[in-house]
Amino acid sequence: MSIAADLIRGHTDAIILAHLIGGDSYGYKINNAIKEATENTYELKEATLYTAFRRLESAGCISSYWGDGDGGARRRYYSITQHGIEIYKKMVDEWKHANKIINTLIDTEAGEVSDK
Amino acid sequence: MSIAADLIRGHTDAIILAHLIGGDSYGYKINNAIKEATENTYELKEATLYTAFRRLESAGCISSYWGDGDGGARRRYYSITQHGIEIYKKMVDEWKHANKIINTLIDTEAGEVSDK
DNA sequence: GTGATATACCTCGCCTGTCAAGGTACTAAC
DNA sequence: GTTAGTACCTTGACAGGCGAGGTATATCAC
Repeated sequence: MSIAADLIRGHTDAIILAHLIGGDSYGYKINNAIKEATENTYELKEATLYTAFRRLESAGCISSYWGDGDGGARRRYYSITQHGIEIYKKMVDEWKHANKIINTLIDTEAGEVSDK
Repeated sequence: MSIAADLIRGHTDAIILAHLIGGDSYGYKINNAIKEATENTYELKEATLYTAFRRLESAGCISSYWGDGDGGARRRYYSITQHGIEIYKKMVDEWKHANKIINTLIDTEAGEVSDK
């Protein structure tokens, strides 16, 4: 089943940056990589993806250049910038923190229910 | 530091339901409990909280009744319904799934960076 | 040649959750 | 009588996600 959009909301940027740290890539490919990595349980919608590229580029986290698609449409490649790498690291830290908080507020309390 | 809102976004309902499983409670108290549980690193904003109550009530996940606050303003108490409990369980499962996906897409890939 | 399919990009406009800002009302203490 | 704490609520704006729609190129089948 697909994952509720709001659960991933706010992580889109980090997911994209994570991919770009592994090397330059382009939208279509990143999207497919995500689908594969999650065994088709999650995919970024195109509109979401391209919106995120705009956002990240105007924030100076990534830069882009046109490449030619071999045997297909032209591709716009994206590179992560130094600034993007720093932002990415912060995002990972924030995610770890948020993760802990949510687990505290959801799982732990669910566990405490049993004695009630 | 406070946690970016969007990272928690979509979990508000689950957090509230988790609290109510432990027994009836009211907005102000739930909010304080969250602050304490997270050692002041996270708090639901009032507007967010009350919006969530409306949402959950109209979805049949909770029901409410007025109680009198001893030594303060009147309180509106909330109870989780049977339906709410089921929804809550689903939310926890979804959270576990989302958690795994995000870790796959963020952390794992970050680990792969080192050889690049 | 034309139609289908795959690759690849993009934009518009709506929806939904968050939240700053503002408000109400009661009680206790000074 | 005014300050502080408890407790609730609404409005309006904002931002991210995404459905729906569109563009362009290349390949293969008919």
